Amino acid sequence: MTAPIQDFAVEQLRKHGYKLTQARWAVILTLAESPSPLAINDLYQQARAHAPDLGLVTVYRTLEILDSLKLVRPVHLMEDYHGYALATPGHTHHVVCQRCKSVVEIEGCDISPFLDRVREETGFHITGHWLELEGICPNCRTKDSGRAEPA
Amino acid sequence: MTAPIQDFAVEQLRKHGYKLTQARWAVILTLAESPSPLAINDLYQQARAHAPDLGLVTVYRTLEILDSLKLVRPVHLMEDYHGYALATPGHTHHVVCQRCKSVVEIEGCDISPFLDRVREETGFHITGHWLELEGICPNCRTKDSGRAEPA
DNA sequence: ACTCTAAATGAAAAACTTTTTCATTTAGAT
DNA sequence: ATCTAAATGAAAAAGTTTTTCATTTAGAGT
Ligand SMILES: [Mn+2]
Ligand SMILES: [Mn+2]
Ligand SMILES: [Zn+2]
Ligand SMILES: [Zn+2]
Repeated sequence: MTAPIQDFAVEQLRKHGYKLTQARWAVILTLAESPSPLAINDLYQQARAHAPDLGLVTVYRTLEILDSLKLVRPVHLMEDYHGYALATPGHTHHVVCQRCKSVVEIEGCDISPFLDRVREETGFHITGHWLELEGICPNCRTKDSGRAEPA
Repeated sequence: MTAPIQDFAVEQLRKHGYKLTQARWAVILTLAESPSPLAINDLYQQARAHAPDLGLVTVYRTLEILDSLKLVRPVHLMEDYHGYALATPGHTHHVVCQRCKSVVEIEGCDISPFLDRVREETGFHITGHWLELEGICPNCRTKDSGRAEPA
């Protein structure tokens, strides 16, 4: 069994000399518990369940730190949906369910044939990419059992 | 020789019953002329060269229409860079130069081996993706000849 | 070319989001 | 238990986006 993702985030936070405060724990836990990426305001609302007098500013500040440590990643989709999801460090991607917005992290990727083609056609030296996948999760697919709204 | 991209945008605009106004033309031309994706405010500033009393609201409204017609596409990169680039319709991607921010549109893509793997591992039915590439353009690569700032 | 009218515009205000400032609180080292 | 730098929340400021509305304009009809 793998350690829960929130433990890793907490460990990294400490390792970089940040204090583990109530507010930060509430934000991390909320992200870890969320099946789907959260927009800042939703994250704020939900995190207040864990830390009732949390301030919105602190959510911004915490996200900034988590982002700088690569513990969280912004998720953009074609629609206006735009949120943050906890992520393990290194190169990963996310698939988001169109219907229920649940998100799954994908480790690694191989799109080199495509990258090679781009390199040839454009002459660009490719240094990085950003890839988001959209689909229907198994749950939503089997029947109408998926939630219509992100949890 | 292929028709300039702004002509296509204008044609589509008309085809959908929108008027071709000075303001819209200024916005489209500015996007077409720009070597790099433009954030709303930059687009506004630059477009005023073509239509001096253009209002910022109109830029928002025009972008909304262009977006609904898929004539423009938002470009997100890992950095905070975030702008709009004119795009031909259909499935395309963009490579943006890290250094000078110039953008090139890529038609088509084949990342199916990766998509197959994701399908197997997650059980998601993949319906779409969003992919941005980042790199160094030939110009910036050859020497220090590239501009440091987006033009 | 002139007229007409629905569509589009820009200015201003309102609504919303993000950042800054600062007095108070807290984590965690000693 | 004490201490202190780091972190917090409230409030204000700055920035962004949307709404409203009186005026202008594109372009169809004549
Ligand atoms: Mn990848
Ligand atoms: Mn593609
Ligand atoms: Zn689902
Ligand atoms: Zn370049």
